[in-house]
Amino acid sequence: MSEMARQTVTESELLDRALDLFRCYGFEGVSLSRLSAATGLEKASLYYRYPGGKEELANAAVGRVIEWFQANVFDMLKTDLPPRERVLVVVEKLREFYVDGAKPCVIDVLSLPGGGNELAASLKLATEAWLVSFAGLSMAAGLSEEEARLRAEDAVALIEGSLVIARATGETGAFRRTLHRLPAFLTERDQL
Amino acid sequence: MSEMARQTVTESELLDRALDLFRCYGFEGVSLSRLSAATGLEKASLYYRYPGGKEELANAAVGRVIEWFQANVFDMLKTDLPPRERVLVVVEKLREFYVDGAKPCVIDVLSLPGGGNELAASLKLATEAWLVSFAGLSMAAGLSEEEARLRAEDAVALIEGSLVIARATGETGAFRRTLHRLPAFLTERDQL
DNA sequence: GTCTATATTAAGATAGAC
DNA sequence: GTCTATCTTAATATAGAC
Repeated sequence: MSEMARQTVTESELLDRALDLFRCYGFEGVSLSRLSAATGLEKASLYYRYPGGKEELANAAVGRVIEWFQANVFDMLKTDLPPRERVLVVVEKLREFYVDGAKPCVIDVLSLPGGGNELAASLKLATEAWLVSFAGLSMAAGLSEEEARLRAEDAVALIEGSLVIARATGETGAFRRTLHRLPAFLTERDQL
Repeated sequence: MSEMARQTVTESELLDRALDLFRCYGFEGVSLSRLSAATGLEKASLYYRYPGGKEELANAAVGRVIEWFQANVFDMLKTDLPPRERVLVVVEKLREFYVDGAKPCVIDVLSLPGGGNELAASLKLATEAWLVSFAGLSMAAGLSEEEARLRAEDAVALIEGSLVIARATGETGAFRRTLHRLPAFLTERDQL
Protein backbone atom coordinates (compact mmCIF):
# COMPACT_ATOMS: atom_id res chain seq x y z
CA MET A 1 0.00 0.00 0.00
CA SER A 2 2.98 2.31 0.45
CA GLU A 3 3.04 3.02 -3.29
CA MET A 4 -0.51 4.26 -3.23
CA ALA A 5 -0.05 8.01 -3.67
CA ARG A 6 -2.70 9.99 -1.81
CA GLN A 7 -4.99 11.53 -4.39
CA THR A 8 -5.69 15.20 -3.91
CA VAL A 9 -9.37 14.68 -4.72
CA THR A 10 -11.03 11.33 -4.66
CA GLU A 11 -12.60 9.99 -7.81
CA SER A 12 -16.10 10.48 -6.49
CA GLU A 13 -15.46 14.04 -5.35
CA LEU A 14 -13.99 14.88 -8.72
CA LEU A 15 -16.94 13.43 -10.62
CA ASP A 16 -19.46 15.08 -8.30
CA ARG A 17 -17.93 18.48 -8.94
CA ALA A 18 -17.67 17.83 -12.66
CA LEU A 19 -21.29 16.75 -12.79
CA ASP A 20 -22.39 19.87 -10.98
CA LEU A 21 -20.68 21.99 -13.62
CA PHE A 22 -22.00 19.94 -16.55
CA ARG A 23 -25.60 19.90 -15.37
CA CYS A 24 -25.59 23.66 -14.72
CA TYR A 25 -23.64 24.92 -17.74
CA GLY A 26 -24.00 22.18 -20.31
CA PHE A 27 -21.25 20.25 -22.05
CA GLU A 28 -20.20 23.15 -24.27
CA GLY A 29 -20.41 25.60 -21.40
CA VAL A 30 -17.80 23.79 -19.30
CA SER A 31 -14.11 24.25 -20.10
CA LEU A 32 -11.17 22.30 -18.79
CA SER A 33 -10.07 25.44 -17.01
CA ARG A 34 -13.33 25.50 -15.06
CA LEU A 35 -13.07 21.79 -14.36
CA SER A 36 -9.54 22.39 -13.16
CA ALA A 37 -10.66 25.21 -10.88
CA ALA A 38 -13.59 23.20 -9.53
CA THR A 39 -11.58 20.07 -8.80
CA GLY A 40 -8.28 21.56 -7.72
CA LEU A 41 -6.44 19.50 -10.33
CA GLU A 42 -4.44 21.02 -13.17
CA LYS A 43 -5.59 20.27 -16.69
CA ALA A 44 -2.71 17.88 -17.31
CA SER A 45 -3.77 15.91 -14.22
CA LEU A 46 -7.33 15.70 -15.47
CA TYR A 47 -5.98 14.30 -18.74
CA TYR A 48 -3.93 11.80 -16.79
CA ARG A 49 -7.05 10.49 -15.08
CA TYR A 50 -9.26 10.88 -18.14
CA PRO A 51 -7.14 10.62 -21.29
CA GLY A 52 -10.23 11.29 -23.38
CA GLY A 53 -10.50 14.77 -21.89
CA LYS A 54 -13.76 16.57 -21.30
CA GLU A 55 -15.84 14.00 -23.13
CA GLU A 56 -14.54 11.09 -21.08
CA LEU A 57 -14.99 13.10 -17.89
CA ALA A 58 -18.59 13.90 -18.78
CA ASN A 59 -19.24 10.25 -19.60
CA ALA A 60 -17.83 9.17 -16.27
CA ALA A 61 -19.79 11.79 -14.35
CA VAL A 62 -23.00 10.83 -16.10
CA GLY A 63 -22.26 7.16 -15.49
CA ARG A 64 -22.09 7.88 -11.78
CA VAL A 65 -25.35 9.77 -11.71
CA ILE A 66 -27.04 6.97 -13.62
CA GLU A 67 -25.77 4.51 -11.02
CA TRP A 68 -27.27 6.77 -8.36
CA PHE A 69 -30.61 6.80 -10.14
CA GLN A 70 -30.47 3.05 -10.58
CA ALA A 71 -30.03 2.55 -6.85
CA ASN A 72 -32.21 5.34 -5.49
CA VAL A 73 -35.00 5.49 -8.04
CA PHE A 74 -35.22 2.56 -10.42
CA ASP A 75 -34.37 -0.20 -7.94
CA MET A 76 -36.25 1.52 -5.12
CA LEU A 77 -39.41 1.40 -7.20
CA LYS A 78 -39.04 -2.39 -7.41
CA THR A 79 -38.83 -3.10 -3.69
CA ASP A 80 -41.58 -5.03 -1.91
CA LEU A 81 -42.95 -2.03 -0.05
CA PRO A 82 -46.49 -0.94 -0.93
CA PRO A 83 -46.36 1.04 -4.21
CA ARG A 84 -47.28 4.32 -2.60
CA GLU A 85 -44.55 3.90 0.02
CA ARG A 86 -41.98 3.30 -2.69
CA VAL A 87 -42.91 6.50 -4.44
CA LEU A 88 -42.73 8.48 -1.23
CA VAL A 89 -39.14 7.39 -0.76
CA VAL A 90 -38.29 8.18 -4.37
CA VAL A 91 -39.88 11.62 -4.11
CA GLU A 92 -37.50 12.50 -1.30
CA LYS A 93 -34.55 11.22 -3.30
CA LEU A 94 -35.57 13.29 -6.31
CA ARG A 95 -36.12 16.35 -4.16
CA GLU A 96 -32.61 15.94 -2.88
CA PHE A 97 -31.09 15.34 -6.29
CA TYR A 98 -32.73 18.41 -7.81
CA VAL A 99 -32.20 20.47 -4.66
CA ASP A 100 -35.89 21.34 -4.53
CA GLY A 101 -35.88 22.50 -8.13
CA ALA A 102 -32.75 24.64 -7.97
CA LYS A 103 -30.58 22.27 -10.01
CA PRO A 104 -31.30 21.31 -13.63
CA CYS A 105 -31.84 17.83 -14.95
CA VAL A 106 -28.79 16.10 -16.39
CA ILE A 107 -30.85 14.56 -19.17
CA ASP A 108 -32.15 17.93 -20.26
CA VAL A 109 -28.92 19.88 -20.20
CA LEU A 110 -26.54 17.21 -21.46
CA SER A 111 -28.75 15.94 -24.27
CA LEU A 112 -27.81 18.94 -26.37
CA PRO A 113 -25.44 18.05 -29.21
CA GLY A 114 -21.75 18.38 -28.41
CA GLY A 115 -21.35 15.73 -25.77
CA GLY A 116 -20.63 12.92 -28.19
CA ASN A 117 -22.33 9.67 -29.11
CA GLU A 118 -21.60 7.73 -25.95
CA LEU A 119 -23.09 10.46 -23.78
CA ALA A 120 -26.18 10.69 -25.95
CA ALA A 121 -26.61 6.92 -25.84
CA SER A 122 -26.25 6.82 -22.05
CA LEU A 123 -28.86 9.54 -21.61
CA LYS A 124 -31.22 7.84 -24.00
CA LEU A 125 -30.92 4.57 -22.11
CA ALA A 126 -31.34 6.30 -18.77
CA THR A 127 -34.43 8.13 -19.92
CA GLU A 128 -36.04 4.95 -21.17
CA ALA A 129 -35.11 3.18 -17.94
CA TRP A 130 -36.75 5.99 -15.99
CA LEU A 131 -39.95 5.65 -18.02
CA VAL A 132 -39.96 1.88 -17.64
CA SER A 133 -39.33 2.23 -13.93
CA PHE A 134 -42.22 4.65 -13.37
CA ALA A 135 -44.50 2.53 -15.55
CA GLY A 136 -43.62 -0.57 -13.59
CA LEU A 137 -44.60 1.15 -10.38
CA SER A 138 -47.90 2.24 -11.84
CA MET A 139 -48.63 -1.30 -12.96
CA ALA A 140 -47.81 -2.57 -9.48
CA ALA A 141 -50.36 -0.06 -8.23
CA GLY A 142 -52.99 -1.61 -10.48
CA LEU A 143 -52.95 0.43 -13.67
CA SER A 144 -52.99 -1.27 -17.04
CA GLU A 145 -49.79 -1.52 -19.05
CA GLU A 146 -50.98 1.14 -21.48
CA GLU A 147 -52.18 3.49 -18.77
CA ALA A 148 -48.95 2.97 -16.85
CA ARG A 149 -46.76 3.89 -19.78
CA LEU A 150 -48.67 7.09 -20.45
CA ARG A 151 -48.66 7.99 -16.76
CA ALA A 152 -44.89 7.45 -16.67
CA GLU A 153 -44.34 9.70 -19.68
CA ASP A 154 -46.46 12.42 -18.13
CA ALA A 155 -44.69 12.15 -14.80
CA VAL A 156 -41.21 12.39 -16.29
CA ALA A 157 -42.35 15.22 -18.57
CA LEU A 158 -43.82 17.13 -15.63
CA ILE A 159 -40.57 16.78 -13.70
CA GLU A 160 -38.39 17.78 -16.66
CA GLY A 161 -40.70 20.58 -17.72
CA SER A 162 -41.15 22.05 -14.27
CA LEU A 163 -37.35 22.12 -13.92
CA VAL A 164 -37.16 24.05 -17.18
CA ILE A 165 -39.71 26.51 -15.83
CA ALA A 166 -37.66 26.78 -12.65
CA ARG A 167 -34.47 27.57 -14.56
CA ALA A 168 -36.15 30.12 -16.81
CA THR A 169 -38.20 31.92 -14.16
CA GLY A 170 -36.48 31.19 -10.88
CA GLU A 171 -39.79 29.89 -9.52
CA THR A 172 -39.63 26.34 -8.20
CA GLY A 173 -43.28 26.06 -7.20
CA ALA A 174 -44.32 23.97 -10.17
CA PHE A 175 -41.51 21.49 -9.53
CA ARG A 176 -42.28 21.13 -5.86
CA ARG A 177 -45.96 20.67 -6.64
CA THR A 178 -45.11 18.01 -9.20
CA LEU A 179 -43.11 16.04 -6.66
CA HIS A 180 -45.85 16.41 -4.08
CA ARG A 181 -48.45 14.96 -6.46
CA LEU A 182 -46.18 12.22 -7.77
CA PRO A 183 -47.35 9.43 -5.42
CA ALA A 184 -51.02 9.91 -6.30
CA PHE A 185 -50.19 10.59 -9.91
CA LEU A 186 -48.35 7.31 -10.41
CA THR A 187 -50.63 5.11 -8.33
CA GLU A 188 -54.21 6.35 -8.69
CA ARG A 189 -56.63 6.33 -11.62
CA ASP A 190 -58.25 9.37 -13.20
CA GLN A 191 -55.24 11.63 -13.02
CA LEU A 192 -54.86 12.96 -16.53
CA MET B 1 -34.08 54.13 -53.10
CA SER B 2 -31.07 53.76 -55.41
CA GLU B 3 -28.74 53.85 -52.41
CA MET B 4 -30.49 50.88 -50.82
CA ALA B 5 -27.94 48.12 -51.29
CA ARG B 6 -29.59 44.75 -51.81
CA GLN B 7 -28.93 42.62 -48.75
CA THR B 8 -27.70 39.14 -49.43
CA VAL B 9 -29.95 37.68 -46.78
CA THR B 10 -32.89 39.53 -45.37
CA GLU B 11 -33.01 40.30 -41.70
CA SER B 12 -35.75 37.80 -41.07
CA GLU B 13 -34.00 35.00 -42.96
CA LEU B 14 -30.83 35.66 -41.04
CA LEU B 15 -32.57 35.58 -37.69
CA ASP B 16 -34.56 32.49 -38.59
CA ARG B 17 -31.39 30.59 -39.43
CA ALA B 18 -29.64 31.89 -36.34
CA LEU B 19 -32.54 30.86 -34.16
CA ASP B 20 -32.53 27.38 -35.63
CA LEU B 21 -28.88 27.00 -34.67
CA PHE B 22 -29.33 28.46 -31.19
CA ARG B 23 -32.36 26.36 -30.30
CA CYS B 24 -30.67 23.15 -31.48
CA TYR B 25 -27.12 23.67 -30.18
CA GLY B 26 -27.51 26.17 -27.36
CA PHE B 27 -25.81 29.53 -27.01
CA GLU B 28 -22.40 28.07 -26.20
CA GLY B 29 -22.71 25.47 -28.91
CA VAL B 30 -23.05 28.01 -31.71
CA SER B 31 -19.95 29.74 -33.04
CA LEU B 32 -19.73 32.72 -35.36
CA SER B 33 -18.23 30.41 -37.96
CA ARG B 34 -21.39 28.28 -37.88
CA LEU B 35 -23.56 31.37 -37.99
CA SER B 36 -21.53 32.56 -40.94
CA ALA B 37 -21.95 29.26 -42.75
CA ALA B 38 -25.67 29.11 -42.02
CA THR B 39 -26.40 32.67 -43.12
CA GLY B 40 -23.96 33.04 -46.01
CA LEU B 41 -22.51 36.16 -44.42
CA GLU B 42 -18.89 36.45 -43.36
CA LYS B 43 -18.20 37.00 -39.69
CA ALA B 44 -17.25 40.64 -40.26
CA SER B 45 -20.61 41.22 -41.94
CA LEU B 46 -22.42 39.68 -39.01
CA TYR B 47 -20.58 42.09 -36.73
CA TYR B 48 -21.56 44.95 -39.01
CA ARG B 49 -25.22 44.09 -38.57
CA TYR B 50 -24.90 43.07 -34.94
CA PRO B 51 -22.00 44.95 -33.36
CA GLY B 52 -22.62 43.08 -30.13
CA GLY B 53 -21.69 39.81 -31.81
CA LYS B 54 -23.21 36.48 -30.92
CA GLU B 55 -25.00 37.78 -27.87
CA GLU B 56 -26.78 40.56 -29.77
CA LEU B 57 -27.66 38.12 -32.54
CA ALA B 58 -29.16 35.68 -30.08
CA ASN B 59 -31.12 38.46 -28.41
CA ALA B 60 -32.50 39.57 -31.77
CA ALA B 61 -33.38 36.03 -32.80
CA VAL B 62 -35.12 35.38 -29.51
CA GLY B 63 -36.93 38.71 -29.77
CA ARG B 64 -38.36 37.58 -33.07
CA VAL B 65 -39.54 34.25 -31.77
CA ILE B 66 -41.17 35.97 -28.83
CA GLU B 67 -43.01 38.24 -31.26
CA TRP B 68 -44.17 35.12 -33.09
CA PHE B 69 -45.43 33.59 -29.85
CA GLN B 70 -47.15 36.84 -28.92
CA ALA B 71 -49.06 36.87 -32.20
CA ASN B 72 -49.71 33.17 -32.68
CA VAL B 73 -50.15 31.96 -29.12
CA PHE B 74 -50.63 34.67 -26.51
CA ASP B 75 -52.84 36.98 -28.58
CA MET B 76 -54.63 34.08 -30.26
CA LEU B 77 -55.71 32.82 -26.85
CA LYS B 78 -57.39 36.19 -26.21
CA THR B 79 -59.60 36.27 -29.32
CA ASP B 80 -63.38 36.07 -29.05
CA LEU B 81 -63.63 32.54 -30.40
CA PRO B 82 -64.94 29.87 -28.03
CA PRO B 83 -62.09 28.86 -25.68
CA ARG B 84 -61.77 25.39 -27.11
CA GLU B 85 -61.55 26.77 -30.64
CA ARG B 86 -58.76 29.11 -29.61
CA VAL B 87 -56.73 26.26 -28.19
CA LEU B 88 -57.22 24.17 -31.33
CA VAL B 89 -55.66 26.94 -33.40
CA VAL B 90 -52.80 27.35 -30.94
CA VAL B 91 -52.14 23.61 -30.91
CA GLU B 92 -51.55 23.68 -34.65
CA LYS B 93 -49.23 26.67 -34.30
CA LEU B 94 -47.24 24.91 -31.59
CA ARG B 95 -47.08 21.72 -33.61
CA GLU B 96 -45.64 23.76 -36.46
CA PHE B 97 -43.17 25.64 -34.28
CA TYR B 98 -41.83 22.48 -32.66
CA VAL B 99 -42.01 20.52 -35.93
CA ASP B 100 -44.03 17.78 -34.26
CA GLY B 101 -41.52 17.45 -31.46
CA ALA B 102 -38.39 17.35 -33.58
CA LYS B 103 -37.17 20.82 -32.59
CA PRO B 104 -36.28 21.83 -29.03
CA CYS B 105 -37.83 24.64 -27.06
CA VAL B 106 -35.99 27.94 -27.14
CA ILE B 107 -36.73 28.58 -23.47
CA ASP B 108 -35.21 25.28 -22.45
CA VAL B 109 -32.06 25.40 -24.53
CA LEU B 110 -31.26 29.10 -24.25
CA SER B 111 -31.96 29.43 -20.54
CA LEU B 112 -28.62 27.81 -19.76
CA PRO B 113 -26.04 30.30 -18.48
CA GLY B 114 -23.84 31.88 -21.13
CA GLY B 115 -26.39 33.84 -23.10
CA GLY B 116 -26.14 36.95 -20.97
CA ASN B 117 -28.52 38.87 -18.76
CA GLU B 118 -30.73 40.35 -21.46
CA LEU B 119 -31.40 36.94 -22.97
CA ALA B 120 -32.18 35.44 -19.59
CA ALA B 121 -34.55 38.31 -18.81
CA SER B 122 -36.34 37.93 -22.16
CA LEU B 123 -36.83 34.22 -21.63
CA LYS B 124 -38.07 34.74 -18.11
CA LEU B 125 -40.63 37.30 -19.30
CA ALA B 126 -41.70 35.07 -22.18
CA THR B 127 -42.17 32.08 -19.91
CA GLU B 128 -44.29 34.05 -17.48
CA ALA B 129 -46.32 35.47 -20.39
CA TRP B 130 -46.91 31.95 -21.63
CA LEU B 131 -48.15 30.83 -18.22
CA VAL B 132 -50.40 33.89 -17.90
CA SER B 133 -51.73 33.30 -21.39
CA PHE B 134 -52.62 29.66 -20.77
CA ALA B 135 -54.14 30.55 -17.39
CA GLY B 136 -56.26 33.26 -18.99
CA LEU B 137 -57.65 30.77 -21.45
CA SER B 138 -58.48 28.33 -18.68
CA MET B 139 -60.28 31.05 -16.78
CA ALA B 140 -62.23 31.95 -19.91
CA ALA B 141 -63.23 28.30 -20.04
CA GLY B 142 -64.64 28.54 -16.55
CA LEU B 143 -61.85 27.42 -14.24
CA SER B 144 -61.05 29.36 -11.10
CA GLU B 145 -58.01 31.63 -11.04
CA GLU B 146 -56.12 29.21 -8.83
CA GLU B 147 -57.06 26.16 -10.87
CA ALA B 148 -56.18 28.00 -14.07
CA ARG B 149 -52.71 28.92 -12.92
CA LEU B 150 -51.92 25.35 -11.91
CA ARG B 151 -53.33 24.01 -15.15
CA ALA B 152 -51.18 26.46 -17.10
CA GLU B 153 -48.04 25.41 -15.24
CA ASP B 154 -48.79 21.76 -15.88
CA ALA B 155 -49.49 22.37 -19.56
CA VAL B 156 -46.27 24.29 -20.15
CA ALA B 157 -44.32 21.75 -18.12
CA LEU B 158 -45.80 18.88 -20.13
CA ILE B 159 -44.83 20.60 -23.38
CA GLU B 160 -41.31 21.42 -22.21
CA GLY B 161 -40.79 18.06 -20.59
CA SER B 162 -42.08 16.03 -23.50
CA LEU B 163 -39.71 17.95 -25.77
CA VAL B 164 -36.84 17.01 -23.48
CA ILE B 165 -37.92 13.37 -23.68
CA ALA B 166 -38.07 13.71 -27.45
CA ARG B 167 -34.54 15.11 -27.64
CA ALA B 168 -33.11 12.48 -25.31
CA THR B 169 -34.86 9.45 -26.76
CA GLY B 170 -35.83 10.42 -30.30
CA GLU B 171 -39.43 9.48 -29.51
CA THR B 172 -41.93 12.27 -30.09
CA GLY B 173 -45.02 10.37 -28.99
CA ALA B 174 -45.29 12.04 -25.61
CA PHE B 175 -45.08 15.48 -27.17
CA ARG B 176 -47.72 14.75 -29.81
CA ARG B 177 -49.99 13.29 -27.16
CA THR B 178 -49.52 16.37 -25.01
CA LEU B 179 -50.58 18.65 -27.86
CA HIS B 180 -53.53 16.42 -28.64
CA ARG B 181 -54.79 16.63 -25.07
CA LEU B 182 -54.09 20.34 -24.67
CA PRO B 183 -57.59 21.60 -25.57
CA ALA B 184 -59.30 19.38 -23.02
CA PHE B 185 -56.51 19.88 -20.53
CA LEU B 186 -56.81 23.66 -20.50
CA THR B 187 -60.59 23.90 -20.70
CA GLU B 188 -62.12 21.00 -18.74
CA ARG B 189 -62.23 20.23 -15.05
CA ASP B 190 -60.86 17.12 -13.38
CA GLN B 191 -57.74 16.83 -15.48
CA LEU B 192 -54.98 16.51 -12.94
C1' DG C 1 -22.78 46.45 -46.81
C1' DT C 2 -19.67 42.81 -47.52
C1' DC C 3 -15.37 41.17 -48.02
C1' DT C 4 -10.20 39.50 -46.86
C1' DA C 5 -6.91 39.55 -43.57
C1' DT C 6 -5.48 39.66 -39.06
C1' DA C 7 -5.28 40.49 -34.08
C1' DT C 8 -6.32 38.52 -29.60
C1' DT C 9 -7.74 35.40 -26.47
C1' DA C 10 -9.14 30.96 -24.78
C1' DA C 11 -9.95 26.38 -25.73
C1' DG C 12 -8.43 21.41 -26.01
C1' DA C 13 -4.40 18.70 -25.64
C1' DT C 14 0.56 16.97 -24.87
C1' DA C 15 5.68 16.76 -23.23
C1' DG C 16 8.55 16.24 -19.79
C1' DA C 17 10.25 17.53 -15.00
C1' DC C 18 9.50 16.17 -10.31
C1' DG D 1 0.13 11.28 -9.91
C1' DT D 2 0.60 16.08 -10.36
C1' DC D 3 2.86 19.80 -11.91
C1' DT D 4 4.76 23.74 -15.30
C1' DA D 5 5.31 24.87 -19.78
C1' DT D 6 3.96 24.72 -24.35
C1' DC D 7 1.67 23.38 -28.66
C1' DT D 8 -2.28 23.69 -31.77
C1' DT D 9 -6.49 24.96 -32.94
C1' DA D 10 -10.64 27.56 -32.85
C1' DA D 11 -13.15 31.22 -30.90
C1' DT D 12 -14.42 36.26 -30.59
C1' DA D 13 -13.50 40.50 -32.52
C1' DT D 14 -11.53 44.34 -35.46
C1' DA D 15 -9.07 46.96 -39.49
C1' DG D 16 -9.26 48.38 -43.77
C1' DA D 17 -10.00 47.43 -48.88
C1' DC D 18 -13.71 47.39 -52.18
